Amino acid sequence: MLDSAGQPDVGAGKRGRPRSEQSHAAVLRATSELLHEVGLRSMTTEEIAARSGVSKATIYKWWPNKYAVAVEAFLSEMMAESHDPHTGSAATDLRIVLRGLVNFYTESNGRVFAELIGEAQFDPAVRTELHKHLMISHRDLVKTVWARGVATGQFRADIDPDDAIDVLIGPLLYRRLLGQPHLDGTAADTLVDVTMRGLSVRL
Amino acid sequence: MLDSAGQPDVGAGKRGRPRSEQSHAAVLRATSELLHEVGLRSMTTEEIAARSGVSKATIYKWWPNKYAVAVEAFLSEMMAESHDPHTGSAATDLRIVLRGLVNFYTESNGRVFAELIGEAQFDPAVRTELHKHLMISHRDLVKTVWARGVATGQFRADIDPDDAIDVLIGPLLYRRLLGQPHLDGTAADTLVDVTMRGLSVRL
Amino acid sequence: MLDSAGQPDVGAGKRGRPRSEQSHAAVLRATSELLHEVGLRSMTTEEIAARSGVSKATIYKWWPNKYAVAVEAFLSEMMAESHDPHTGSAATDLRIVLRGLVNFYTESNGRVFAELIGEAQFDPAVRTELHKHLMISHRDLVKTVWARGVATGQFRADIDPDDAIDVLIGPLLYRRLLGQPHLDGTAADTLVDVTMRGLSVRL
Amino acid sequence: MLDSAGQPDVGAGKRGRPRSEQSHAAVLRATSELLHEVGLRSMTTEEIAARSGVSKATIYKWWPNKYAVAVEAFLSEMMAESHDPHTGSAATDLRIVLRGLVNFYTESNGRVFAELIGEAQFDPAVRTELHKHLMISHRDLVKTVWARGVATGQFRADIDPDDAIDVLIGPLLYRRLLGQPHLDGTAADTLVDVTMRGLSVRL
DNA sequence: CAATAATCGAGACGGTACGTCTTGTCTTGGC
DNA sequence: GCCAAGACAAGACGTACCGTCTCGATTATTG
Repeated sequence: MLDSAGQPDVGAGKRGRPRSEQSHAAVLRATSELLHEVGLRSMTTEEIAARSGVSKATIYKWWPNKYAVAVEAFLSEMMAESHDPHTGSAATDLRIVLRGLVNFYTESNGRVFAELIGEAQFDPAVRTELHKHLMISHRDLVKTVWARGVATGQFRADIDPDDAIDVLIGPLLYRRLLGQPHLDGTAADTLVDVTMRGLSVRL
Repeated sequence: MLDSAGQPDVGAGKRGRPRSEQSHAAVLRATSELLHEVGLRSMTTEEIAARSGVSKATIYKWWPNKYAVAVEAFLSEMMAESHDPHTGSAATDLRIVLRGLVNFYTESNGRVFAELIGEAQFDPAVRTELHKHLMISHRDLVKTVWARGVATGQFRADIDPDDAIDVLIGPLLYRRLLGQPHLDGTAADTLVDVTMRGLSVRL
Repeated sequence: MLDSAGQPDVGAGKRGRPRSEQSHAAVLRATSELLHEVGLRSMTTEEIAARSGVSKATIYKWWPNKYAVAVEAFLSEMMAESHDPHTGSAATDLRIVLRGLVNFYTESNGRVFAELIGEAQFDPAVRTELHKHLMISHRDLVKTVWARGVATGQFRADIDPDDAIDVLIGPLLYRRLLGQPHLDGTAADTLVDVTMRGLSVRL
Repeated sequence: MLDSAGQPDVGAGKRGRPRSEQSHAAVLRATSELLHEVGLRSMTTEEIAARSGVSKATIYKWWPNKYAVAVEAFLSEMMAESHDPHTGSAATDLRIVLRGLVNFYTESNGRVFAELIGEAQFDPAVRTELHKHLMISHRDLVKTVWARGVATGQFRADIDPDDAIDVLIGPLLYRRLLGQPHLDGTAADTLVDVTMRGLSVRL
């Protein structure tokens, strides 16, 4: 018989009670709320359990600690990605895309994001996950626009795209994480502009 | 932090037993060791007390928590600052100075530094102290060289020096805190070079 | 015994798959082993399930908790009962029978037995089961011999047999459960002897 | 005024904050209450902490687990001991003293006592403590009366006092721990009477 | 030199989160 | 319908660290 759900899988039956997707989702939702309400550090596993109605044991069964839960919760909440604007001018596209990133860093999400980066300095797993699932998608977006600019001759072709991205995103993140003058849209535009033009006097 | 230079024998002296400079120093020394051995997070106040021979109560009398101790210990240990090289070429100077920063970020100190930045995402006091005593001195060094380059016509005069510094330091720190391809001297040189020349094709 | 391992195709009786006698036996066997290896308290339901290959759900379907399983496992293992010796002298018979009990209390089984009595102080069901299936058979054995001694005029006829048994068994069990000088065969003989003769000086 | 320096103390000064007798007492009091309200097994360390206002950490600092606390709480509450009645007749004294024990086993305390004995079957420390502090004082009381009876010629001189005590107390405790017909004063009197007279027919 | 005051080392304490463990129930799919 | 596998809720366990709080012992200034 066929399963109406049309599972494309191997069908080699999994035995035992399947993992409750409901619990899984409830944990992520509760964690997301707590991340915004009290922050990464003050959020406790106990509270996640209480609010989600999922037992602590179950949480620890699927995640090694609250930081892993936080990363997954944060990422799963961010499926609304900014997309490539395609205005015709690669420079304009770049500015729009980077503005999008700045918004992301700055919003309510931004605090959580900063805290996760903070935690990543202590926990390699957080660092890896964050990089793999978040930074890479951010970078890929910039990379696409960058490639277009190179193709149209607007951006320099002799630069490693990864380096280009580092010099574009780096200053923005630096301001976000350590800057005393806080990051906003205008500041971001200025920084991007400076980076595009370069610091040296043109010969 | 208070100005501790004016400590002894000022006329209207304080009554009671004076603060033990010996204890103060012992705490900082022990903290420094622990920072390198086990890291900021795993280091406990209790262990600082045990190792320094100073009681916990005394530590809490002079610092609000272990992070404050860590910041002071870290800063007090870093008196060996890189200085302005003055080679004649501002571009070369800049490269040398930034290499010095990268070394700092990368060394044994670098891990502690990264952890402190991580902690700063949760604790505003750490952020403030770090900025005030560390970032500013780093930035000032770059700023001096930058000003010289502007004066000699090598660097653009129409850029806010703070912005210039952000775009120079930002990518380096970004690589250090989040980069999967780790930061080293060569990578730093490349990034600085890209930043100096700019991303746009010059007309 | 019936061959219950045979195919369940008899048709008569209940619908559905019948209870697996094999599982039943496996649970008791595994429990018995665990009782001796780790003791009543440290033995877990999970471990019984794992070792017997019977699922926890099945165990809980047939027994209310691990203590009930333990009682049944313990009792089912003890079919090798001491029997009435019938030497001719009731006094000798009594001594032999009580020695048998002491051996039982003292052997490897003895620890499990003591733990079950311990558990009985918390769980009335354990107490009841233990009493019904174990203590009564022990007492019955003594009672038979006692009756013979009364009939032959060796033992006092004016004593309630149950009281007689209490004063005979009580001291032995007391030593087993709480005595610092541990119970052994010689000690048992002495206690029985004292009880038989009485504590008062004979008039 | 007294010279504070002239303390006639033990000298070896205790350093640090002294143990809080108040906390100690509060823990024992709360534990006592809980023992009577919910029993040994259902009582939790957490609840002791909550009710006494003493933190769990402090409890675990001074006792290895809740059973140790329970033993101490139980014992400390029982300083009101039954005393030697000294009526003139050793037999009467014995009966009174044993009645006292039976009352103890039977009262509200009795359930806790039985549970502690139950627990002692699993935990050697409980067994030792119970024996050392409770059983011995019980036995000593009986032993005193016994010695008097021997001296006055009422009780047999050729019996080891410890054996005598075992055969007197054993049956009572046996009834308490396992007897289906529960222990009461009359039953106790009967058992003692039987033990005193002995089971054998006197020649 | 005595009184006053603030400091110090030691370590007990309340609070709170941690991550683990066990119990007994529930949910799959296979037989 | 029975069962093995195994996920799940509930909640106690004992540990760890934090920051506060006694103690009694020092060590200065001040009268």
